[in-house]
Amino acid sequence: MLNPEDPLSLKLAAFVTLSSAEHQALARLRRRRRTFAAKREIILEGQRSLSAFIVESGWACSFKLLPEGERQIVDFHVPGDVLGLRSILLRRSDHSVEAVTPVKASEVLIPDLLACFSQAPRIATAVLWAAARDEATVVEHLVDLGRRSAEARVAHYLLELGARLKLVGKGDDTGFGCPLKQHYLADALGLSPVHVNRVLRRLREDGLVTFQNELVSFNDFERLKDLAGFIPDYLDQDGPLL
Amino acid sequence: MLNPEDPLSLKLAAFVTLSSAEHQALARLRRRRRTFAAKREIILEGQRSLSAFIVESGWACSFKLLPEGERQIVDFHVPGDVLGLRSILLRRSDHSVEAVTPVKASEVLIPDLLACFSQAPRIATAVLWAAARDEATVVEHLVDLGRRSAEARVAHYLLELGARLKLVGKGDDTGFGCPLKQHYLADALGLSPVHVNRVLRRLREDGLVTFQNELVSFNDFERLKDLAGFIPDYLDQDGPLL
DNA sequence: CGATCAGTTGAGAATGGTCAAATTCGGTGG
DNA sequence: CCACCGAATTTGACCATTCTCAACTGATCG
Repeated sequence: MLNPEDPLSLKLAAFVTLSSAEHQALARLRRRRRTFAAKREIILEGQRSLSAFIVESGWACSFKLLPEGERQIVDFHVPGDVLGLRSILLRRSDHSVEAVTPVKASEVLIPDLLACFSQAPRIATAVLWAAARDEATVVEHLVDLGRRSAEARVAHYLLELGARLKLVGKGDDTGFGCPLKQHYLADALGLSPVHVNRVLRRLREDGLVTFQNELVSFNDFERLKDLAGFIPDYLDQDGPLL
Repeated sequence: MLNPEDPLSLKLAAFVTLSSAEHQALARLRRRRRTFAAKREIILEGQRSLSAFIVESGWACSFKLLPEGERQIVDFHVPGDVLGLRSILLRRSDHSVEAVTPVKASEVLIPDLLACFSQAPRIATAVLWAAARDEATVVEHLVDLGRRSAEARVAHYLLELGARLKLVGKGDDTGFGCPLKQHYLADALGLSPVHVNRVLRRLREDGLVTFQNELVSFNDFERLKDLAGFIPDYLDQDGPLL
């Protein structure tokens, strides 16, 4: 039942063991496929939101723009992530989302999503659980920006991306595929692209991690975790809860 | 039915018009009163969470500690806020919460909370709405840390606190009561206490805002908003939705 | 073979941090 | 009432991290 063509089921399986009826309910949400070219907007800040999106393939990022044009990336989104949940309740999106790479996503009309949740409450719970974990990663990101030096910040962020991807089978302790350019990292970490470049060079020269050719390689996982103060409790998950 | 003794109902009233049965359901959640002295921990990071808390009076803050002892405050919590919702799903709290001033709070056992939600689904929706708004403020806070200068950061944060308190009737465009010490602001804004002090002095000398005697006074609201790039869309709420 | 975009490197400037020393202020005990 | 204590705030001097600007390299793609 589980296959990499259905990354959302794959992710939720960490939380609930889905019945075949539940698998079918999820499958019904995935009928309206859309594709977005790299750099295309998927959700616009301020937009009245009528649908959510399930990322099927590719990476996206959510961000806010400041009046003077700087941007702050709030999070990156990978296959299995659900976009636009918060704006269902707030009625309009408080941030924008754009495709980093070409993205395939399922567009889910809000009424269809709510119908799915009421027919299959365990799916609702599992999706809320995923949203809670996403929120925990945003909080950790906040700590990155507020209290970590540029080096620890970069190191911590790469470790966290790695840990998140590991959970969906797209990476391990040696590294992960990563389509991000340095300027995306800069916008996520509140640093200038130039400084990100210098920090990456230092981390590379110290034999800790390399960020090259769309590939992040952890060369000394332990020392890197140490430098970053990485304690991934907030991502831990001991297996299905329901 | 609405009275300042029940700040949660007051807040949720912005989202739903509560029936008297719903008021009673909420009242049943508020029977187990607890008090916390200033600086006492209310929730401990890593703690297996068995209950949530509704803040009845006083201010609290949620934060994370780094290995070297620095701390990053994630958010301040005022009467009407619900603490510990996320850890219901994650099973253990990913952050600590401590009382800033003496706090009175209602402890709500998770099963009681879930029972309330299933008996009164509109309350569940309204609480989720409040949680979504809290999350939006954390995101805005992330932007503060990532992309705003110290001055804009302090200005923006004070404006945001003011806007949040205005929504629950505890402030207006001229200012608000604020029990925070400068070092709390520093831990929230990722700045050193010394620098917070200097920035507050500059803002005061420029006639923009004063932060003294537990009182924040906006002396030039328009110019302050301009300096901060403050656009409070994410907090706007046009009246009851349900 | 330009053109463009990502990545690199250097030099100098700026923002914000650290350390240390007052000063103020609200209690508290005498 | 007054002296004293500790916590919070304020200020100065100096330092470090990170930014900005600018130039240059290298790859990719029509």
